[in-house]
Amino acid sequence: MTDISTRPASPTLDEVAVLAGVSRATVSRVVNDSPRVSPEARAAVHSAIAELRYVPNRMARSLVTRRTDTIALVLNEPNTQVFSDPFFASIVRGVSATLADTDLNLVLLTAQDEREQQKIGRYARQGHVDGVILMSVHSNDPLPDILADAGMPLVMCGRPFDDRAVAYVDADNRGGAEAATAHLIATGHSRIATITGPLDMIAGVDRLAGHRAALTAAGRQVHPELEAEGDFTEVGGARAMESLLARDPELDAVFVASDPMAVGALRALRAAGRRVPEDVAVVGFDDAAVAARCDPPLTTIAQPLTDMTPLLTELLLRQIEGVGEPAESRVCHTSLVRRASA
Amino acid sequence: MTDISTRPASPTLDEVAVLAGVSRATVSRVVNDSPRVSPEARAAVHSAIAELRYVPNRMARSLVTRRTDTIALVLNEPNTQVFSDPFFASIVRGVSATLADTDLNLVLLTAQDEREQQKIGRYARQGHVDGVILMSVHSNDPLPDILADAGMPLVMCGRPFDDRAVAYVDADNRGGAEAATAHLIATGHSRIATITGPLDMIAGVDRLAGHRAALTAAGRQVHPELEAEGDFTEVGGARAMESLLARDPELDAVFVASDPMAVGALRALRAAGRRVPEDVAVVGFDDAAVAARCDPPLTTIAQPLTDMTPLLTELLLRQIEGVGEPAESRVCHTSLVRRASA
DNA sequence: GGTCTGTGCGGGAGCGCTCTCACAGTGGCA
DNA sequence: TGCCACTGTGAGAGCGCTCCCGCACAGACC
Repeated sequence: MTDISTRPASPTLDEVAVLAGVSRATVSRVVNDSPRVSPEARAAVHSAIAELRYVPNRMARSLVTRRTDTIALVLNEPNTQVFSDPFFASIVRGVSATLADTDLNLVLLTAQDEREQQKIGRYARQGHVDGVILMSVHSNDPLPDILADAGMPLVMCGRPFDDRAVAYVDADNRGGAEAATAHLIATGHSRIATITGPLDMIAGVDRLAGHRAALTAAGRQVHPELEAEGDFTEVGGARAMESLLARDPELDAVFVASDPMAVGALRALRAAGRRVPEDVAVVGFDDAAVAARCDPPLTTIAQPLTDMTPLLTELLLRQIEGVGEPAESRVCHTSLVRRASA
Repeated sequence: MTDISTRPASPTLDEVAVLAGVSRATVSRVVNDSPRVSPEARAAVHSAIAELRYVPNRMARSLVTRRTDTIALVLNEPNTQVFSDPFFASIVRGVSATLADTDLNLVLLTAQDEREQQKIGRYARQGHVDGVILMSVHSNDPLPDILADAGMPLVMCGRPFDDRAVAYVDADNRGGAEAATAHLIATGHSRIATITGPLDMIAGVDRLAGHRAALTAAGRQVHPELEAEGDFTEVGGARAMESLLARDPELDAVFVASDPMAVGALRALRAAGRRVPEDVAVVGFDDAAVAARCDPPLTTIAQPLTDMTPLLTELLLRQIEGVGEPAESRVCHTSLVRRASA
């Protein structure tokens, strides 16, 4: 079979070496910035590279170095709505910016279902990436196990469900939620509801726990009918708010476990004729950009994303470099941002 | 230097071959589903693979096959807001679903600025991917040229600015916009404004052209003061609407070049005390999920995303397989979806 | 019995790179 | 002058895989 390919065969190290009149080893040294090369040889190699438009073949290099200089950020999310959550965009942007100055590449991988998670697991195990940052993990996801079993460097954004020894970076969800509800209590509200995140996600669970802890600490009762589960989307938040209102029309405050859901809740409250904050006070969680510009501006819990994203990459790189060191984790402080809604 | 790595060395083809009592070649045949293997040998290899938990090293394979079985979807977008546009989520989800049944992997690459585009260009040229789908191209982006020059199989989502020979899939933006404004004319509106997309993007340019064409076809004048440039975001849409209202308080209709912007425009109109559609009729573009649930439900132009995403991958795969064939392109029809806003 | 086709399998080269090692050349120092 | 470091360089092995080629053997056919 003759090769009728019209795609230009890319030049190899050898061709560069021949053109520059040096050995392959020297070209390799120049490409990898080794100091032990004479200025003349370096110049000759550089001009040969330019002339041939040489680009190193990463597959060949990776085969010997066992490194791809690529890390994966996995968005593990069946719900398309959530995919456009500003929280994700911020993390992606932050990690990407952190890596911009390095020669590391970032690839995003998305999984809608378990099958796609398996596929991503295979992709990682086949050696395409040096490490993985895992976002939006649900309780039954197989991916953390697949990756951990394969010995793949891994950092989770959000702590794992069980107390496994995996590195993670998380916001203090429990503390933040506690502060939110404590604020609602301190400002004199008596019937405080909550719209939780999905309870198969640790952020959902922890924020609910914080809310309950604040109630308990203040000597209040925890009322199950004042808790509605949302899904971190605006639509889900609106739906949960309607359901809470139906169950207890007298409620006078609500802690909503994410800003997109809070926007939905605000909409539902307006539709139900409630004024915010006069009739019902609302506190969100995230301090997303939307929080400042919704009506009324949303009191919310700020997640320290500017701390979290560099940490995420730092912990991962440390694992990739210092193989065998124990995985480290970090929890970042949250803070209450007071605006008009509560 | 002794290797103190604790990461388990992954087993190789050779080890599988030894354990199964066959040659490397036979293991390779089994792994690649070649029919010329006896059932006994196949079974032996399979059990050896299972026992060793063997995963083929893709770098080694790619080195010889010149294939990575990975394609990249590049989101080329400086504006983080736009990153959470539902349109992107739909494309990503669609392409991902199309590839789910194949053994092709999909990676998402994002570029916020030109430097990151260069980095992506390098990533692609180094041989990490077999082909690229490029989204959200702005007029000065260097990436299309970098990729095309490197002979990388490429399909653009949205036609290119110049009439270069690059494959693309696009919606009929001009026709859709024309239909939108024609609808506004037909329903008796006289002062029809438009909020355009970014005019450094072809979708922005084409939709504006369609709007103007509809006005001209109806014998109307094109008024520059009734055109405001948005950025495809909700915030940008609201801002553009305010500016239009300030310039011409009497306007009675507006064609908004994307649904997120239309949501912003709706908000601005409400804030300005205008009723929709009684005072001002609004038509959007996209038929995003949000269009059906905003208040009032949005009349909009549907993009045939379910046609477009399979086409995107199909055209790319055809380029990857049939090297040297001329690049093919497609334009998909749009349709008016009538709801309450116009 | 001899030749031929077909099937299953293994040997071995080679994909493009890195990296160890050896070697020639230079200069410093006793 | 002799010895030792040190520096720049090249030869060559080898990373894990695929794939071409050739061999052994089985069965079909003259």
